[in-house]
Amino acid sequence: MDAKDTRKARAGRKANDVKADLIAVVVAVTDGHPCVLTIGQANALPSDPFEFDHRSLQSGLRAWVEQQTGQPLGYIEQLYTFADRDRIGAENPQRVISISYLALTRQEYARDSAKPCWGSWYDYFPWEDHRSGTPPVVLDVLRPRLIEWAQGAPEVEARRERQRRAAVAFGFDDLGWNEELVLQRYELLYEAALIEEAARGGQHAGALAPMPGRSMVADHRRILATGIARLRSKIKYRPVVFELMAPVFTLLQLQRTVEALAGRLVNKPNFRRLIEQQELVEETGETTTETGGRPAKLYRFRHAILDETVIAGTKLPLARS
Amino acid sequence: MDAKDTRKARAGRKANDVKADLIAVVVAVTDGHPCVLTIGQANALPSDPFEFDHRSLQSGLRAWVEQQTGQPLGYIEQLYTFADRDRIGAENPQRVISISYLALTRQEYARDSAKPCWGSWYDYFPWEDHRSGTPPVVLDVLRPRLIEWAQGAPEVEARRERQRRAAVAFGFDDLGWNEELVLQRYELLYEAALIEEAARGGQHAGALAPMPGRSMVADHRRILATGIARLRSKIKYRPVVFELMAPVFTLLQLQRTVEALAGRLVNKPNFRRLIEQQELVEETGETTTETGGRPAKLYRFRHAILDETVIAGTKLPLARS
DNA sequence: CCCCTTATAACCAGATTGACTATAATTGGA
DNA sequence: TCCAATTATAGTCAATCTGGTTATAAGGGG
Repeated sequence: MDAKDTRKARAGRKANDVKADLIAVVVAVTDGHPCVLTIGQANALPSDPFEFDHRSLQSGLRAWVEQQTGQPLGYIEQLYTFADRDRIGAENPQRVISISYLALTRQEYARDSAKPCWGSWYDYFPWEDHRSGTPPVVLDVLRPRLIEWAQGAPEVEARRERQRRAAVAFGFDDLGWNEELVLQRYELLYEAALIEEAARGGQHAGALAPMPGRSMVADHRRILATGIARLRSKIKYRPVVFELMAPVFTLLQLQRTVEALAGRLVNKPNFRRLIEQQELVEETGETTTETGGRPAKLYRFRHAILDETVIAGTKLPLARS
Repeated sequence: MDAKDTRKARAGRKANDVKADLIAVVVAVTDGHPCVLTIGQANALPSDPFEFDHRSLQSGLRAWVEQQTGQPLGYIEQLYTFADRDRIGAENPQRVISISYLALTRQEYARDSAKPCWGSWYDYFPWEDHRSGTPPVVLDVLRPRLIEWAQGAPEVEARRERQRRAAVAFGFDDLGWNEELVLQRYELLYEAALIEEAARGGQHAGALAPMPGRSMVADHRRILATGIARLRSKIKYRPVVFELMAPVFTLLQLQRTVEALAGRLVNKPNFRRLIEQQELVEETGETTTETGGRPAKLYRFRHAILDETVIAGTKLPLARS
């Protein structure tokens, strides 16, 4: 396991070479719709083979997505690196590593209008939008099928286990909805074969009941789920929402964007208090009447805040001060 | 950018094949010392070329580290995938992708005692241990050198900017120490050429003053910094500390482990309250007198908690209930 | 038997949070 | 013009959480 040893060993076996792909989850929010950039028939995330001349992963992705969308990317973050391609047909003899990224931008139509398009991510995950209460698909479709799946386990213990997992993931039995469990929910549905992608292996090749949500190529929907989960978590402790906003905005517009991402409604007065006390925004002095009733103050993001207090803080009960 | 297109295109250019390495940050805590598993002259993290027959990255790493350390790994999490190897001499014509992982275990001597060894991570980052107050190296060595570095900027604006960055990262000017900024501090020191790794490029090849902290091969120290930062953040919202504890432990032992990781002291009564109200532990009924004074109750981790309330919760001010 | 050390319990004030109520300023229509 | 509807913004209040301190219990060693 010495560095020299491994280097020497590698030279002999070309078989261990791999392909590397970059896959991007590019997100924008337009009037209440959290949108994701897709290609093809809106069933694939944009991806690009990793080129040798990329100076780094991050910069390579940035340049490429900016060229694709004609829009500067505000924020990029690495999501996850996938290599277990068990779920895809193993027709490809060479191993592929997918390095996935989350990128935030504002929606703009791409130059090459032929290919890329924006679509609400709730088209792919209709069970994730709880802004108007629990969506019907959860109670009418998923719940009965998940109960059925749980009953299908051979042993009593396994049945209980499945039921508990479903209840936690979807908030059954008054456990409450947790909007961050996007990936857990997707994987649970996959395991229960309630997701179209799960049927591709050929095991469940028969004619099945229609499955909820628009499917995607390969494991792209899983990657999208990872991105949504990450973003829903991140907006709570980092001011990344502003990357999705226009330069000036009203507090309600900001709130609507957060709600679109979280898939839940938030309490208006408390949301305002939260934003103001964190000093994340400053008034522009202008107001807008385009919102309907009383004119709303316009705000802009205080970019200085990024330098000042880099991180929210602690949850450890530190000693002395 | 269609899936078929890229597949077709790839077939023609073998040049874009890459090597993939797995690199592991394996952590254990032994009586107050946060230890990391190293190889060589304790200057490299264990790494392994990614094999074709690994079923997945995670399982491959788990099997390999368990074989290396003779110890079951409790927890594994992907850290980051690095591909920008600018910092290393570009002698290698082929691109290498490093997929790094964080793994938690309890310390045990490896079977093959020749190679792997455990060392305190504060040997590599002496400025990160604030349990006995701000360490001397920060005030006596780093601060003057960082000020010097800041003054070395050509323009006034750049000087201010450097000073501010140093102050935020190290808590100068009463900004307060933030233990999570491990990576930012390392990269700042690297940029200021106060890190041995930064001098390897040959730019600063002259005889230099000794630099703080034990250095590592390639960018391994940067990866270790990433792992420490991730762990320091994670212990605050996920019960991962218990992966580092013996099956039964006293609350003070648990506290000392957290303190070792965070590099800071915590308030004892408040720490106890935090642990108890989260119902993370249960009493075994036993006590131990090995701790010195009054016998301490022994506790064990409630594994059931992992199923029950998967995630701490929200910071969004949600509406209604 | 006293002192020292560690463990455990109880307490209190200030800050934060969740939920609700009241008032202000527009637009659009009667 | 004036009223109703709509949206914005300010304020209140109790419950909870947090940081910190103090007091008491239970062992070991001189």
